[in-house]
Parts: sequence; structure tokens; C-alpha cells
Amino acid sequence: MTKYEEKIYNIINTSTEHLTVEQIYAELKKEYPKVVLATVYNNVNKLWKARLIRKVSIENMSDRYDRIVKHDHLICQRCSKLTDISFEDLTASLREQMGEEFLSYDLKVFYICPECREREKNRKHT
Amino acid sequence: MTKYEEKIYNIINTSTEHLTVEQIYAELKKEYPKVVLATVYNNVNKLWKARLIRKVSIENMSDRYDRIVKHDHLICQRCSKLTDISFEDLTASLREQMGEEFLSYDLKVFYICPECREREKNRKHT
DNA sequence: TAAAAAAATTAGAATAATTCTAAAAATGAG
DNA sequence: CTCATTTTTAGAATTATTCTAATTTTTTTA
Repeated sequence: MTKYEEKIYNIINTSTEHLTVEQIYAELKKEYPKVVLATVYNNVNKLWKARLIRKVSIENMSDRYDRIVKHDHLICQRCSKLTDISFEDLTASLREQMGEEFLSYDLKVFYICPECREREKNRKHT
Repeated sequence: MTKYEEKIYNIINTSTEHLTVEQIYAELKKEYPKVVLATVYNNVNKLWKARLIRKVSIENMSDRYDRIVKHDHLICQRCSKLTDISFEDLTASLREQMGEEFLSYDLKVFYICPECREREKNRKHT
């Protein structure tokens, strides 16, 4: 692992958020001010291909990078806020339904977050 | 519904594939050669906001548009081929796990398609 | 139905996201 | 240390998408 690769890996793994390439770039610059955006692209792709990080694609948002530890995602349909959550593991059920071909799955659950819910409730009253 | 909106809606709903904006544009041009790409963007966004079509985002692929009818997606980890599939409905289980806040979910299942499986098997033998 | 208002479409510029290329720098093996 | 390999850099190129303002089409209404 090169120094940038390692640092980028650490940034992603210690963050509680789901970072975009731009955010990783901003973070990386604090330690290495001369680094260039293409380096971030190169390294996140390398890490992703090596399955050391996860890429999260959501409609109308740029890709985000996340720890590999298995978990699901909760997305607010109003503000697009993205939160980690763990639902009951579906592996057994999916393997049963589709056999040995099964590799992995990605589950996104949509809801309206408490903040947006509150905001909408207030709007209705006025 | 405007003529373009309707036609785009029909293209998406009668296709067995998962179309990109470019593919919809190409198809639409057959009937309306003067149409412009921005019109496709305008209309798919309008349809998507009205929840009349579905947007499918997968890592490293441009967004695709799909019929709204509830189904899951199967994605080959080798060739990225995207297929429709229906797994056991998770609504009840998710509602039980997270309560009334639950709105909907999106499940993607990864596997290696028969063609890629075959190709890899052959490669191993040589 | 004609004129006015509203909505949709167009062309093309602008922006954003990502990849590519070739040169320079860093690393590593012998 | 020296040559070969890998990584990084800078910036151009490409792709995807949005925006703007003018034009066209559709709808409303007097």
C-alpha cells in the first residue's frame, strides 16, 4: 500500500459519514497539501477493486465511499440523508431462493427522517 | 402528459431492458428526429419525480430507467449485466423492524451470470 | 376565435464528475 | 547505485447533467 492509498483507506474507515471523492480529497489535503484529485480517484478505485472499501450509489447523488463492514443503508426520501443501519441478514434466505450463484446483496431502505417528518408536520398546521 | 413525456414513458414501460438516457434518446429520435437530449432529461426527471418510472443507480454505470412495477435486480459482478428478478417481499419484515417510518426498499443481488461462470471455468482448464 | 398567459422544447453554454495521457517523481530489486 | 516498475502529477479530454434564455406549443379566457 502506498502512503496515499493507506491514508485514504483510513479516512474512509474512521469516518462515520459516507464520503464523496471531493470530501476525501479535502481531508487528504490537510496532511498532503500537494495531492491532486486524480490521485484520489486512482486510489479509491484501487481500494474498491480490491474490495477494501464499499461504493454507495444513490440516485441523484454522487458516489460515496464507505467501510466494508456489512450493513444496510437508510435513506430519507426528502433530504437524502444517508444513515447506516443493520437489518436482519438476508443471506440465508437469498441463498435459499437462488442457490449457490448468490454472492452478496445491497439493501437500501427509504423512509422520512425525524427532522423532515417534523418539518412537514409543522407545515401542515400553518 | 405531453407527447414526449408519454412517448418516453412508453419506451421505458415496453422495454425489457434498463435504458440509459442515451438509449431513450436514440429510440425517441426514430419517431421525432428533431428532439433534443435535454428534453429527455427533463421528461425522465419529471416522470421519476411523479413516481411513474424508477431510476436504477449501480456503481460505475450511468443511471438506468425502469418500469415502476416492484421487482428486485440481479447484477453480474463480472459483466455488470442487469436482470429483473423478484425475491420474497421484505415489506412486512422491514416494517416490523423499523415501524411506520418505513416507505420502500431497493434490493440488489450480486452473482456471476451463467455466461461469465462458463467463461471462467474454461479459462481455468487451459 | 384571437390575444394573452403558461408550459414545454430547443440550442447551446456551463458545470460537474470522471477518465486519460504523458511526463515526472518515488520506490524497489539486483 | 542503476535500471525497471509503479505511482503521482498536471492538465487535457470526455462524459453526464444542468441551466439559461429564446422560441414554439398549448391552454386559457375575454
